[in-house]
Amino acid sequence: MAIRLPKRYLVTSALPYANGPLHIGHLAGAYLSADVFVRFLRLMKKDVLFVCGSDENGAAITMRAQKEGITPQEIVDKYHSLFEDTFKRIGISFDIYHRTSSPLHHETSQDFFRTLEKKGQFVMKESMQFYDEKAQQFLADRYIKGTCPKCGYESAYGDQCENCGSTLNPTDLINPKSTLTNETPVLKSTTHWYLPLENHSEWLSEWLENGVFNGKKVHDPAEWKNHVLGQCKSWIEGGLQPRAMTRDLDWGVDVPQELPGSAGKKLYVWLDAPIGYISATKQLAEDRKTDWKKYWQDKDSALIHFIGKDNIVFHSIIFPALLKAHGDYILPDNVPANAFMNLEGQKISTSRNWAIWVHEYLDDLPGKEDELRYVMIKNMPEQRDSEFTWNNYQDLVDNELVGNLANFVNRVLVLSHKFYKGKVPKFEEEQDFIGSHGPLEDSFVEAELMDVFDMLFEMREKLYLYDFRGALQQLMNISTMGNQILQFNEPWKIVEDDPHKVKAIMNCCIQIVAALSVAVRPFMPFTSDKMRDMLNLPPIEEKGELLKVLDRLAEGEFLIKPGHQLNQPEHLFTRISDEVIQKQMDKLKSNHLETASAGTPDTPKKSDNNHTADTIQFDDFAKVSIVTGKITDAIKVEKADKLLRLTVDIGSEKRTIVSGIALHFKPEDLIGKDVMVVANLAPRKLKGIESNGMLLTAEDGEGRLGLVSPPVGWPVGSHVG
RNA sequence: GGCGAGGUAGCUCAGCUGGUUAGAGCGUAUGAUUCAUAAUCAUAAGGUCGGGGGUUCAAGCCCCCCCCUCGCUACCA
Repeated sequence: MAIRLPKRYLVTSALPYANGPLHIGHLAGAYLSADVFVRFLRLMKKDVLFVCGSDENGAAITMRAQKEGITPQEIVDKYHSLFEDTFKRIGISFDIYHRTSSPLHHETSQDFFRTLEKKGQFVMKESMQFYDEKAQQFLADRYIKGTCPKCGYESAYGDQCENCGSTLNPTDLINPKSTLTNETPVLKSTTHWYLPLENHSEWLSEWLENGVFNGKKVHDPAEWKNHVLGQCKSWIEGGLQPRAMTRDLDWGVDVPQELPGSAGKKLYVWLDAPIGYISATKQLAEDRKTDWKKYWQDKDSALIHFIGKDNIVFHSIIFPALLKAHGDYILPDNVPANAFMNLEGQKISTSRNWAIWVHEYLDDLPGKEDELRYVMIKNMPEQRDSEFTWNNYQDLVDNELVGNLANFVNRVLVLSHKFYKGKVPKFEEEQDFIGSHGPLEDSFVEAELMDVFDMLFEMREKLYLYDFRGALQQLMNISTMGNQILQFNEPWKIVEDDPHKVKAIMNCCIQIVAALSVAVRPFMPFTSDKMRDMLNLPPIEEKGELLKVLDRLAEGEFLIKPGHQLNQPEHLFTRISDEVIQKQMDKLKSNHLETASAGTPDTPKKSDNNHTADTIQFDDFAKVSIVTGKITDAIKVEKADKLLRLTVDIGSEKRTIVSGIALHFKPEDLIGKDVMVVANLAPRKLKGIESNGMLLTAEDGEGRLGLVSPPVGWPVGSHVG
């Protein structure tokens, strides 16, 4: 595949939300991939900026602050410094790590908003939102709690039920309450700025599918990942909707105050957050006295967003639409979204505390940054969800890092010290030995180094195409090749009889180690430093060193000159003991259990006040007519997963009842079953079928459903009281 | 139910616009080796490419139907 090489790059990683620590899923999704890519570009002497920052606005932060009894600012300060520190420790090499609470960011996003407003890119729309009269403010989705209409969980949020995971609208909640005052909120009309996305769908699909924007080819869709394009197409074909770009919030970036109607309104997080990339770049340019605009507004720049798959549409549809609406900006060249990384067979979950927290890993396993990086990259969810297990971590470290890479480096250095007191040997050019292709034909140092060149070139190609796993494999192949040369020639056996040959072999291997010290850099920067130190070479500064290595190899020049003095070797990696693995697995499980038993909504308990409702009077109960009945027919409702159409004999008549129990019962098993029916429930149409009544069921703590039945043999039509 | 992404060796995954005996890493078995952190190297075993139809001289790759997994989405008074 032809690789396009833009003049300069602006690389972004998704802004982490300042509401909880970073786990390995974050790393695998958006940070390590970007870091590998950026370090690689620097090694190729590319002009590249790598920006990121904390996303510090939104209702979830205010709520957390309230819960912990501190200010939102304290919350974001806490996580911002934790993020910054964690990223630094694991070696994510941002050029700047900024934050969206900064004044510069507020200005930048307000300017952006003003421009769109001036250009008439918004439409104003009125809608009904919940309003807390006591607190005198509109309530963000998260500020409303109520009973989930789907599972009955009583503390569901207005946007999502944490018990059953369903996505909700605040108006779906039964018995909604404001979390500010515990009052019942009222619906009140409010006006917001909307981006009419539907007007953008035409050019968006042209741009996404063909890479053509304003009649010009701006990117190659073949380089985009399948699942990214797929999700975008699905969205566009489903019809884009106007999207509110402002919210009624109290923690965030103000809508420019000079605009009428702006009081109390904040910018929508998905407007504000991607602009965080811009403000971070501005800050960086200010610090370095350079020009931020050439990275954002020059056609020769490539904008690349590394994100997780949950952010795809925001970065490939909404943000591009905003950039286009503004008019001065370039569009992303690629959005290499990763899928999710599972952990020991389960989804990583912050609320269920099923996660490996990066800062805790760094505390528990100090000095093993590159081990984690290696395993994460090796299992990176590039095309589909992947899996992290501690046993796999142990295997990979022991077999690949210790066995292959560290071992090769170690044996080369040990032998060099044994044979030559650590001085790189001089050799005769025409001296042959067995090359890595096997003993069938003679090889020479130059030929072997050409092979190294080829492998590095291949690695380079894979990195340009975001194939990080493939590139890592290629790197390890070089180490394997080194081991082969040693194994085939057995220099330790022939050093007495054939010193000339051994000099050629050892020189070759030392050159390979030198090449590795550079090539390993994007993936394992700490290891690169260690290797450079052992080789007694200056550390890699990521200023075109890989390009230089490629040039030298192509020209047949040495990476380390004969006569150079090497330092004493140390082990690059050590094996991971079973105890360490066991300890981590225990920790994972006990954290999870603690969280579960601490009463988080993950596991609703049977005996708690979970199922208590407000007290009612007898008269209220008397209004309900419950009768016994028998199911005479049960058919699955077409085009509905959960609905069954039941015919129930209640003595006086046969009723049609539509019930959402298809996931729990097979229709044929239900026929003939005795049940209890609410007979006087108002009729309701479901999927076009009128349902007259409701079946009584009981649900246990694991979500299983059972029919409530009268005593065996009881006649149908009996009144239940 | 709709849409999207997947289902390829025990495990984790590659397989470009269809083209010779389907690949890699790890694991397993056997052998070689001992410079090296019991590391390394070689060889081998192991696949009905989810299932069934079809198009084609030729299909893992294209078309149709079905099954399974993941994500989004609709219905659960």
